[in-house]
Amino acid sequence: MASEEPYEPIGWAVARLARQVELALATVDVSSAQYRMLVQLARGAEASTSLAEKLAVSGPSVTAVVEGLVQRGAVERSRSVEDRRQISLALTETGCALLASAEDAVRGRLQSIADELGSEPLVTMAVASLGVWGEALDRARIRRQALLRSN
Amino acid sequence: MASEEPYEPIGWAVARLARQVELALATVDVSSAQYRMLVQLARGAEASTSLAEKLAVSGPSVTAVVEGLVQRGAVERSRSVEDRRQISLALTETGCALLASAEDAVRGRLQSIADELGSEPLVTMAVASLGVWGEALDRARIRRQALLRSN
DNA sequence: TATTGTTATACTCTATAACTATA
DNA sequence: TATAGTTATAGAGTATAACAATA
Repeated sequence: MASEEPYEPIGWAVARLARQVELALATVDVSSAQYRMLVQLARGAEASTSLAEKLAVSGPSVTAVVEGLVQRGAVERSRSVEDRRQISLALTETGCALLASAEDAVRGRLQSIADELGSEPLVTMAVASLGVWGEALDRARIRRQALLRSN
Repeated sequence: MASEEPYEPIGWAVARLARQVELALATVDVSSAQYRMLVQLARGAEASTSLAEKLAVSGPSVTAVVEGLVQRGAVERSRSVEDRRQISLALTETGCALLASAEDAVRGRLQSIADELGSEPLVTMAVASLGVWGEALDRARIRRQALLRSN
């Protein structure tokens, strides 16, 4: 499929796709880091440490990204009553709406790129493959987490 | 495929994959932006404006990223003789070696994530789909460029 | 005048190290 | 002591606006 290409690195498509996602998100004034945080929080409220592990970033990074979202009214902080060190982070209604518009922007951009493939089955396969990669990422994270705990 | 998932945004996998690529690249001290630049330059020397268009970033971003690579000896600048405003940017041997090690790191990480899928045909499909997306990105960029020129 | 590339400047994301509060 | 989260600080990528050199 890529036999006539001079160079076909496996990460090339990922790196460029990520840039396109970044550009799409910029149209609704959301960064990639904010987008990842919004999606994760949409799956349920969580504490900072847990988010850092799931998003594969440092604790201070979580603080910085969350702070921006809190100031926009997209995320709410609330101290846990059992363990007063923990702070639960949750999406607000504003945050849900922001995520929805971000998702629209990303979906539109990725779909229009995929549509360039012309062949409808190929387009469907390409879009579906992202779901497959998502599944692989979930499993890889779970395995990583298990390894950490066994050490 | 994702029917039991509470939320399955299309850009979610791209955003997380990009973070994994970023982490893989960090092991060889290369940033995502540097990686994109190295791959593009591996396909042939180019001028700054052309790179900015192909990588979908601003002119000053190209300058900044190239500057880091020049200081590492990975890229060489040379003024064009015909049009003395233009500066040709080319990969050095050091740059080729750096790209090769970056590519190894990314390939290893993505392969180990894909391997979590278990089923060999599924793994092969997932990896191949990245090539398909690469093709779609190429076509989308060409169309975008054509639109700009017709305006 | 238009184009090529850089400089000036500012903002965000990222990390590590050090700190506070709580357990 | 150990853990959760933040603050302090620094480095990189990104952008826009303004500039220099060349066409």
